Amino acid sequence: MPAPTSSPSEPVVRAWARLERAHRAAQTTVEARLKEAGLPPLAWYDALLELERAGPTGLRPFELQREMLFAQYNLSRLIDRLAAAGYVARAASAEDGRGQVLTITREGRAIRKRMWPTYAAAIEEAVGRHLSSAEAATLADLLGRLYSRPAS
Amino acid sequence: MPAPTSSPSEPVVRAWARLERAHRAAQTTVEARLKEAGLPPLAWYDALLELERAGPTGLRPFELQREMLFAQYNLSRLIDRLAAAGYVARAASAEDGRGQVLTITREGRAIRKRMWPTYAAAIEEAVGRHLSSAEAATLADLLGRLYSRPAS
DNA sequence: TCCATAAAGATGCATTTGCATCTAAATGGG
DNA sequence: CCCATTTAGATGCAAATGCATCTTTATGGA
Repeated sequence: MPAPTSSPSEPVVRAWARLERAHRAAQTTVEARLKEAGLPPLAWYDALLELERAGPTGLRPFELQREMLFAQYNLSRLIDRLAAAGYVARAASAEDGRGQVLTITREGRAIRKRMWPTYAAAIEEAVGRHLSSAEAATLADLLGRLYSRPAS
Repeated sequence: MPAPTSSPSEPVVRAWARLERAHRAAQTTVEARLKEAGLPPLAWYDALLELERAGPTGLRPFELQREMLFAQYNLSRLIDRLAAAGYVARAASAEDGRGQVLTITREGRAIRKRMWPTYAAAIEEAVGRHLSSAEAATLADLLGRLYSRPAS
């Protein structure tokens, strides 16, 4: 009988270790390029993009939270900052007296658009440069598996 | 002639977006499991593992920094905490008057070992469960490309 | 040898994150 | 209808991170 194999296989442990390192490296590059260009941080872009995609209906904070996998209290404060900057508008929800609806403002759309060239170049530098398109597609596929529900 | 294609290909952008999400999801799981078990955070494990691998020679802070891809000031303070907890010993470097040599203590080895079962289970939950060994190996390979020097 | 420059670490201060908890509104039995 | 429970979101306080800068020692010419 086989020895009680340690739960994660060796390739799994390696994948996790490299996920940490690769993410840190890429994130550092992207944040640095944005800052060099005098632009807001990455999280702002991500939030604004989700809100822009959501269209005029907007999103509830808890929906945005799920999209971004952000902690509730962190999202709450991220929205504070975005609203203070005038990039996001908060309105009371019509159907839920506890809640709000977030929409992106014209300025929000503008800044997101203005961030893109720098952000795009940083993505290319941090990721694209190292992989073919096919490899990137494979990587995206495998990473997507990590946060969608397990086959269960 | 082709339109001036935006620098990162669509699969590259997707890969980056998923790298963010997948990492956040996995990291959240791992940190939560460690905390539930009353164990130190992930970064402590990583640092202790590197120091343990380095053996009795130890590591210079800047070497550890490169291994972990940690910012200098963050590493400096991580070491403070590890030293305060008695898990790492700092000694003046013999060859470099500016520097130190870090070694893991007996207690450091013990806590790292004690963290492993919980950490391993969390890795399995966050990563292993979603992928076959072959897929994990492919993922590890692709991620590794992101932080080793580009083909140049 | 001297000096300008670079490298190793540390640190004060501002911002962000994490944690626990709180308020207010919704929901679902009984 | 009432009350216990859940859900949406905010917030005070502690810890960690980011930034700029500082000190000290090494290094490499002229």
